[in-house]
Amino acid sequence: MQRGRPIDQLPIPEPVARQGAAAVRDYQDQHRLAYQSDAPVNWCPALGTVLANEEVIHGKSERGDHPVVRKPLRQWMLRITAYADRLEEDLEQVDWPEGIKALQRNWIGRSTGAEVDFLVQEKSCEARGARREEGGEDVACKKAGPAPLIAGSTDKHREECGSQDAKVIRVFTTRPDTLFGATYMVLAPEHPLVERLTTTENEQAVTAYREQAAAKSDLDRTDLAKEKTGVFTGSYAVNPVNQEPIPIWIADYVLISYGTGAIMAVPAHDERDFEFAQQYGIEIKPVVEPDPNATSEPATPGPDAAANPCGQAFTGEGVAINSGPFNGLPTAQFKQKITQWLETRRLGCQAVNYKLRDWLFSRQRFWGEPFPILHELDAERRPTGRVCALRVEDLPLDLPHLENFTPHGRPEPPLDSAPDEWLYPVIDGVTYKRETNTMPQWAGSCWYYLRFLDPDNDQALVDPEIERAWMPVDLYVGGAEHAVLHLLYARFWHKVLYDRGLVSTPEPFHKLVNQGMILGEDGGKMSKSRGNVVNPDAVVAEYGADSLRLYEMFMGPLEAAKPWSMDGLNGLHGFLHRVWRMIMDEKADEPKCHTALSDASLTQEQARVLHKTIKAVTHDIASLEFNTAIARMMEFTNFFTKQTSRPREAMEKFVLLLSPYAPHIAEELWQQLGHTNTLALEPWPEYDESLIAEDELEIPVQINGKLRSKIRVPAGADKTTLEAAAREDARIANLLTGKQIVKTIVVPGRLINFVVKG
RNA sequence: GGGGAUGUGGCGGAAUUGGCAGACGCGCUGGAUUUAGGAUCCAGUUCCUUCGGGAGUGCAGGUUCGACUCCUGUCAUCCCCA
Repeated sequence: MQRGRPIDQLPIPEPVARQGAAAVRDYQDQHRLAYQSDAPVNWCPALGTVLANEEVIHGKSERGDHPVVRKPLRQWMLRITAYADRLEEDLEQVDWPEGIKALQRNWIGRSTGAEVDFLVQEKSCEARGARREEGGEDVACKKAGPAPLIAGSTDKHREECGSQDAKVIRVFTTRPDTLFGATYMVLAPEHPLVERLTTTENEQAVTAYREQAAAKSDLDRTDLAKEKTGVFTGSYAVNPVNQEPIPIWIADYVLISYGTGAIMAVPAHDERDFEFAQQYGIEIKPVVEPDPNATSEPATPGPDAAANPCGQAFTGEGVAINSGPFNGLPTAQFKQKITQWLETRRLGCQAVNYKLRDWLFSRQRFWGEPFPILHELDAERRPTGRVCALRVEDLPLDLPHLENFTPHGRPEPPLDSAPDEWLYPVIDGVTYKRETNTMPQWAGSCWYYLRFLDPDNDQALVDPEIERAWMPVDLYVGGAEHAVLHLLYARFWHKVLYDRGLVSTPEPFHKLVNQGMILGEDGGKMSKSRGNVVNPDAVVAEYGADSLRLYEMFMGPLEAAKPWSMDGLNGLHGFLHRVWRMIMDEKADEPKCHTALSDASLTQEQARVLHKTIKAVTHDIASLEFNTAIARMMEFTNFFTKQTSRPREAMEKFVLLLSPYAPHIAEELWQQLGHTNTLALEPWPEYDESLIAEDELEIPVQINGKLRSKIRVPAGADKTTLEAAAREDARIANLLTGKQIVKTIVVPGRLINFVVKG
């Protein structure tokens, strides 16, 4: 299937086409990658903007930790959910830390199960049905509308079942096998059907509860809240499998933003439902018992869970009971069977649900890319509802000059006060108003890595040839805090560009490494409130950029969180001084090389040290083990500082090794060594393995695994030679006398171990 | 509650992936040099010790000639997600 195509190339299904142009436009709108929505959004008054789900942590803004409230506002959304499956599947193609992959999978939150329609008992929905008008329906419609560009059974089911009406409550469940145990239903307080389902005598309680719920954050409403609350609407639904009437409640532990905003509650097999049912005295009917034949679950012996209703919910898989004709079926089979059963009766279907929501893409800030979008106005300057994109020849669209663009805490974007000549362009005699929302900070980071390849290109995003040559990004070093923000957004955009043939790879970043956080000297996160912040500018001013850079790489493994230490920094600063003194004569008045520098060729030992260092640093830089690479260079410096003759060849190669770690001092030393060109253009030093080999080795000798002596042997000594040499060692010979040698382990080049008895 | 990560000297950390635990750096101790040292150089620095040795990589077991490394259990800390 072709994906990511322009909207006018979207195939229109025959039934939609038959309904006329308006229906076609609706259908297209439901499939657009970018669309407007009036759903409640995360409004942050302190930041004066709305935020994406990913930017809200525990009900506070990710930036600045300000309160966030739910508020209905017209906003632009990007349909990232259309890419949910591919964003999950393609994680297999990239070399990323498992933790980050897990975070993304988790955030996408794919779960498979079934959608089931519960009919509302007739007299229930007549209760207030007449009072109900069409308003508010659009939210549900958009949510329930078919996901674009993905053809799934869900869509088919939805088309067959038609849009939601007052007689049907649709739920999503991952456990359709527990349908017989559904003893009540719960709608999210915001669910559009609530008003129609509430009977007159319950109206007051429901209204009060809805107001109360609106004030709570999602976090307060879910698992952290130990006490479950809810109110009965007065209406009943019919359980499709056994025709039993079940009460319909509203409760804030059900979120409108997940699934269909309604659940069937199975208290015997879901912890939250169980708690709720206990609280309100609702029937708890077990329909699954642990498989008695299952050997894999010795930890939970059946009786307590199987015989509940008063113990706790049994959430595991098992065998069906109390489920009519399905009794005895194992959970997995039951799920399949019941889903088929529902499908043939048009009561439900297999469905996939995601935790991932579409990406709220507009912000009410000045500093953000403006949307290249125009809203058509009529003669009275009222919006006609027609929205179109800026013509390609009118791009790029720049921000206008504004005297005052600071956030004012109201939802009107600052661009609303832009000068008329910017705000109301006239094109072909028609007046438009520009979109005044701006893009979020993430927009730029979704494609900068592509633009950086070809930044001066004024004809295209990036030259295709250049793109093919460089992409994907081989190594991306960044913080884990971007796991479900930048790294998910950028992958999404990249896939859209890939689908349109604008980039050549489905994934943008091949290898990802998360550098660890530098903690304060007290071992805690650096923060102003803790007063443990180290300002790199001050460090650079006092110690220089080389020292800072070198120290950060020396502190420990790249991925690990490490506490800052001023003493440690000072140590690396000292190392750079020692490097300088190894090569330069510090006592001289004019900069001049150390008198120990010579044009002599390297001694065997010097050559061994040099080539060992080249080998180690080369290896460690490739595996990003900078700390050990620096340790090896320190050993080199310690060795050569003691040499009265320091061949220039060794010094020059060393400076090249040092240059990626301390580029400034390395460049300076390179010139002091007599070069006029930058060392950046020099080839990386190569090592000669044959020069590294020692000709004599020190081998540990153990008795019963304990180190007792060491012997010096020629490098290539074989087992027999080694064992003989070990036995000859005075100490070992002494310890072996009178003992029976049970076994002798000789690892050439490594060790000798005598296992003795007596 | 679920997921992930990490536990090694006074401190940051190293250990060729099962083979001399503590590389390298900091700090500390002693010495040299110096008018001076928060500079430089040299030596020492895991702990205990009756100076023979003994113990030791969060804790308890296990596998192995041999375990920081592998296995089982357990504790602790940190980070995500609920």
